[in-house]
Amino acid sequence: MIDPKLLRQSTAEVARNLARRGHAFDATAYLALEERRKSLQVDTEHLQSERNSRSKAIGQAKAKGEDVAPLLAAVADLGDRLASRQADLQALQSRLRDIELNLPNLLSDDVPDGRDATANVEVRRWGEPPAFAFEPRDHIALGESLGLLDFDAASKISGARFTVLHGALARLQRALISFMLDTHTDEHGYQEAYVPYLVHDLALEGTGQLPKFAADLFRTDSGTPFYLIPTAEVPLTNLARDVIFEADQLPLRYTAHTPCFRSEAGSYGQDTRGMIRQHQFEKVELVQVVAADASAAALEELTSHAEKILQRLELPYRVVALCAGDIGFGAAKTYDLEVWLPGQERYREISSCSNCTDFQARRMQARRRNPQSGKPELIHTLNGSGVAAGRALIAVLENYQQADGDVRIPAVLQPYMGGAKTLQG
RNA sequence: GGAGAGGUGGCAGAGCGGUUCAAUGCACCGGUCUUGAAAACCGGCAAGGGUUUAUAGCCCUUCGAGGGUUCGAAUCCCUCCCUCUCCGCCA
Repeated sequence: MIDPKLLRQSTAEVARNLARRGHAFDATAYLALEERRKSLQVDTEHLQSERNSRSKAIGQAKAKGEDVAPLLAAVADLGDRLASRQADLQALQSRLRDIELNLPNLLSDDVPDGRDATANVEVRRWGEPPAFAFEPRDHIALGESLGLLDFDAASKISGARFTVLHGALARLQRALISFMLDTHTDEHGYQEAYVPYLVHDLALEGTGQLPKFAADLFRTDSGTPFYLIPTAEVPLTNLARDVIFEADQLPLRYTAHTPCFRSEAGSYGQDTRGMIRQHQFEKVELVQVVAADASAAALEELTSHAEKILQRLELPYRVVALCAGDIGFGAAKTYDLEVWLPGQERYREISSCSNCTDFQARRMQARRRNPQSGKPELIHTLNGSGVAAGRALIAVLENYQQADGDVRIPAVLQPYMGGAKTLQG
């Protein structure tokens, strides 16, 4: 959520920032509502104050044994007047909040202009796409010919956009996850967490998936509905909900492996083949909770932590700064990591690292105590995949394939694979 | 799933319709005293929102959540949530 004070005081500026994303914000309509809210709220609180003081006087008069009938008469219509004002105010406030909850975060000044992914800016590359002496195959052909990847079985059980992994390939995914978690906890200072995969709507509102993106989520139809997490960012970031941290408790760094569930509504026809875009996939997530003035540096650092995984796996990748039109709802600035996929002969997203500034913190009242003023102030939250395990699995298959159809196992994963050097072992 | 108990400020804990615009204690912060510390004493000590140049004042809201009764609700009524104990079931 954007600071409502900023929204009403610097409306034009905010609108200009949002316009960079292609988001049209009707500043005039908003300000009109806001003006009514102001007078209505001042009015309502006035009446509340009057009711309080009159009720108090009645109490005091009663204690002295005086006749309170005239006092009661004087206050007779106050309740009704107050109730109607309060109802109007509440309706207006919920309209304003609805608008505010549907506004994306303000973009950081250094986000490049552009309407879509084609305008994203490559920041750097690492590694060289491997040169094959044969025609490289994609992960589908590789996995199926090895007998380790089974889309038919998955569709029998659950339909499209699911995968069954067998044997060494299932283990390879587990190896990737363990390797990532170990690296982040042992070397990057993250604390591993195990978190719920089913969450309340409040948690999703806190990170920004709700109310706007309900269609992307799976919801249970149990009594009080749960949502399946679309990313571990949701439970991890919500660890800071309603907390006032002491300055020395920050930064907080959490990592977790979880499955992620996405309805992929609206992506029909995209990546329907293979395991690029699934309803269920595994991911290792990184989340940081930091003081406001530390978030810009933290984004660079968090991104480097995700990069480190690809470097250790010796997978060629590039870092891309997302442009204004391609950046996510809650992010002020985002770097995507794109890994080279020989089967597609292109770089594909494998990690997305974002600085959400105070956007999520405001929604979930995540604060720290300012050591100078002693006052609570909003913290900043960051998240990034470190990295998506399913896509890392694809990248390993395609980049490590050999002429005979076998797949070598990256050196850092071999200890997790019982020492095996190839997928066939 | 069954039965019971309970949810009050950082913690403990009182209050059960107006004298509590939440007592008291602990913790914490400042001060006095002291060579220093402790003790003792004095003072301070929630969050959100509104108004405002203001993190100054003033006002509103918040005693698990939501609704209701009332001039007035932490206190009465209804619904829900959560925690704990015992029983049952279960990885």
